Amino acid sequence: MAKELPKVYDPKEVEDRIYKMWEEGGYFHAKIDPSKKPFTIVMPPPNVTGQLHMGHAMDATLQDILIRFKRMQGYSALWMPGVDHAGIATQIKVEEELRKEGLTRYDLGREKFLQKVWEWKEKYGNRIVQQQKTLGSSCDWERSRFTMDEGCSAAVREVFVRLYEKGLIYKGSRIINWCPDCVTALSDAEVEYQEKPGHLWHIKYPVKDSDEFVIVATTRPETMLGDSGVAVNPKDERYQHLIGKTCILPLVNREIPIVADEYVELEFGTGCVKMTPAHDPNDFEVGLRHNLEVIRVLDDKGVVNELGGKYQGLDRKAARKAVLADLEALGLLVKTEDHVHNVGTCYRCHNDVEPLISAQWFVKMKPLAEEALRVVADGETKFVPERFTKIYTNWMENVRDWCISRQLWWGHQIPAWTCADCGKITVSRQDPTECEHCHSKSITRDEDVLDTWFSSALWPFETLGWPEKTPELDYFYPTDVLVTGYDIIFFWVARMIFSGCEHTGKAPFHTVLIHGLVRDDKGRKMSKSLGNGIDPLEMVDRFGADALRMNMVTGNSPGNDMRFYVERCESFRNFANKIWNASRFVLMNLTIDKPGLPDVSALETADKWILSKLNALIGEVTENLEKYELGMAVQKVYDFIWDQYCDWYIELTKSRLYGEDESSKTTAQQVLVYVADQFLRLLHPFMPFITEEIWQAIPHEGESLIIASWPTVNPALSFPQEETAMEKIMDVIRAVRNRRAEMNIPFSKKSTLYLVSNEPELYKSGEAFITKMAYASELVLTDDLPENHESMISAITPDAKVFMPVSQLLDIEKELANIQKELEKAQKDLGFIENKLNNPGFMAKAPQAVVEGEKEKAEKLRQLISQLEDSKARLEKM
RNA sequence: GGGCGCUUAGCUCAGUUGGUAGAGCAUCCGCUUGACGUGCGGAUGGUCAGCGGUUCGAGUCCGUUAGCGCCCACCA
Repeated sequence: MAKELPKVYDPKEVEDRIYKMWEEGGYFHAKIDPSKKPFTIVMPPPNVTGQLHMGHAMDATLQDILIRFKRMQGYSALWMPGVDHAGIATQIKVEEELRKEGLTRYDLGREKFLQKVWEWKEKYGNRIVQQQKTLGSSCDWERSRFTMDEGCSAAVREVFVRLYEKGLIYKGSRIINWCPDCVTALSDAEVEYQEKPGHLWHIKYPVKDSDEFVIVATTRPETMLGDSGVAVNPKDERYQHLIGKTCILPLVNREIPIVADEYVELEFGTGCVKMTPAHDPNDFEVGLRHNLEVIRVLDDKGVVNELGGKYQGLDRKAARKAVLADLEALGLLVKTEDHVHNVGTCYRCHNDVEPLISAQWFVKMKPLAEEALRVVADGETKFVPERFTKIYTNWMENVRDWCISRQLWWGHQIPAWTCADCGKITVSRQDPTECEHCHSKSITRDEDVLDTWFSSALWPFETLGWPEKTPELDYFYPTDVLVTGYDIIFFWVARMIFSGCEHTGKAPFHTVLIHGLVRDDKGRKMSKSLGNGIDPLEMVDRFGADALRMNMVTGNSPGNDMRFYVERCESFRNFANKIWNASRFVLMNLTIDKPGLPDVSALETADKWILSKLNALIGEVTENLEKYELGMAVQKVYDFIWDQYCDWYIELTKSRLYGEDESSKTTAQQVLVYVADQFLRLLHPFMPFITEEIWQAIPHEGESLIIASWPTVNPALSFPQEETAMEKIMDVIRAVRNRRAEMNIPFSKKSTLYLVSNEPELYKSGEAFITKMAYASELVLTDDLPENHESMISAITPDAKVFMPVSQLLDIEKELANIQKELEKAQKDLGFIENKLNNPGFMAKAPQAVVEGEKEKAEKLRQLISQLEDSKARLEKM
């Protein structure tokens, strides 16, 4: 049944076909099956408008590996996919589209605008799903969800109402982070701080009824329009006499009090701080303590409002210039210092965030944080790598109330109605028709929508049907592993944990697997503005999805950033091609059509060796995967396939496959197929496409590799003795090859090999291999040195000496130098070990096995040295 | 100010219970070896950032210093 496969593996030809086959087979769909254990991963939902980038590729690869592994292990493995409505991002995108037509969202009005966004969502929402499929992601697409679908919306509403009723959601006027460009409030997590060079301006405020001044220092002079006080430290001797007096706010001519507050640092600046309670969180706190007026002078777009007097209408930058110019003209600007400070910027648009007072909705975090901290402290939820536990804990312990309202249109509108008559708020699961307090009909719904992360926080259970008690929720929840980058631990992971605890009474997953960021080859973050992003789809196109996946999971350690090298994709493409050709070889020489091993008695040394190696591999890879050491797991499979199976086992079978012994031939074929079948299974989670394609081509049982069972260690196929024997034979082959390579002897020059050892029967069993792979014209096994061995080239292993009579090709000086080098190395090594053995401490305290091992090593080295010395002496005579 | 990570071969990085260091790429030598030149066989290359400690023994554990990077807090 020899099959003809092309010489080069072509992923393009294979991947779409295989993916379709999986989809049509329904293998991605996880059924509720009481006879199986569930294993669940919820996918971090990408933005509806998003394009697949390397971060997604990383996420998807890790999750797919775990899901495929568990599916093969017999779990009902659910990978729950979906997309996120991504409030700001999506709204901005649609607004940009509108702008091309010269329109704003206000021109359309809320209803029409939302209609537009939904159209946009229908148009582009599926794009990223298609892109994910090219990576081979085995998601249960039938269950795919959208954060604004009916179910999720119901869950969001339920959660909002519950938290409100428990007093954990409230509306209040607080200093929040406001982005004047996105025109919305942001949560603390959405602010990114950047060190920026700025200035510290020193401004004179005249003290009322006095010739004195106080000098305040500020980095944001325009906010002085909203100043309602000046604060000094109560212990500051310089200003004791001014406490309780008032000063005249320049430009505005408002009388503002001078108050004493511990908040002010004595050493920084002048020791006097202008107080702008409406535009600074600290000033707001101080203001509360001293009853300072709250005067908000910037509007939602960052433009000075009517309280800013003559500066009204200027945006914040222009206002700063104007204020400084006027102060200068009045001689009130006494000093301008360079000053580097941290400026909060919007994570979306990267413009400076303006802290300002605003009425917003908040989630009271302290009570929710308690359980979220406990489940992690008690190990019910573990972070991998472990170090992220501390980051999470630290954040959760210091968490402040979460500002959840956004002044957007695209999102879950807050289910709160304010009464025009009594002014009270009605929050309800059903849209109310009247105020629940005074029954007035004049109620209006809050315009704001919820932070996108408010719905994402419910993702692990809302996607399974919560708040309904669905069978899915019962079976698949809590989920198992959550995979994501460290950059969204606060945004998402933390919020899912407290939400899961609060609403379902259970932590939403037992493991959080954190990965790092994918950077470019210079270590820079991939970004649109830098134009240094590498498109995963292009990599799939050029090298195949399997190669890209391998790149994602190797070459870095968990939780650390990785640099993306295109060359690495290339090397994994080569690996794919290597496996392809190995299987091509197997298929070309195949006369059997059923899988299965022969009786153990039929197995030869080489067979037992590879089977034994395979057994060890299965154990290690499984263990690595259970511990989320994906990179290590796949490295071992890679090495096994390339170094053991291809470089050795295939070569070892050739003489049998081309030989006359039919039984040996069949055995070799059976083992070749068996081992291939097993390593294809081990590799499948990592390189799903090529493994499936090959598996379908070789004799196999079952309909698809994706649902084939995961290999398990089989003690009956462990052969330590044959493993050792084979290694000894391989040592001889390597030694001869090394020696020949050192002397540049071409393969075509064959020679008689005299092999001297005290286990001639062992080497006899490997005669065919040694002859072929060590380029022998003839192999002579002896237990005594051959005649004229002095004139031969020697290759030495710990257990054997090989002599080759090719003196005519020998460069004696080069050979002597080689031997001298080896001798020195051996002597150095021996010295090291002898030191150990002469060390009474070592002899007394090291475990017996280690001591024995060292003694053996020393003995081997002594033998090697004496052999080398012999060779040296011989050569010197020549 | 607090915390974390990194520093290992020319480059990028592995190295999980402490037992004289590995991979990929690059470099050099050789090879039309009946699967594969996207290949085969070899080779070169490392005082594992510095210092101190624990230990019979440290890349691996502890302390400390330096450089780089990140996160959190934020003195206007």
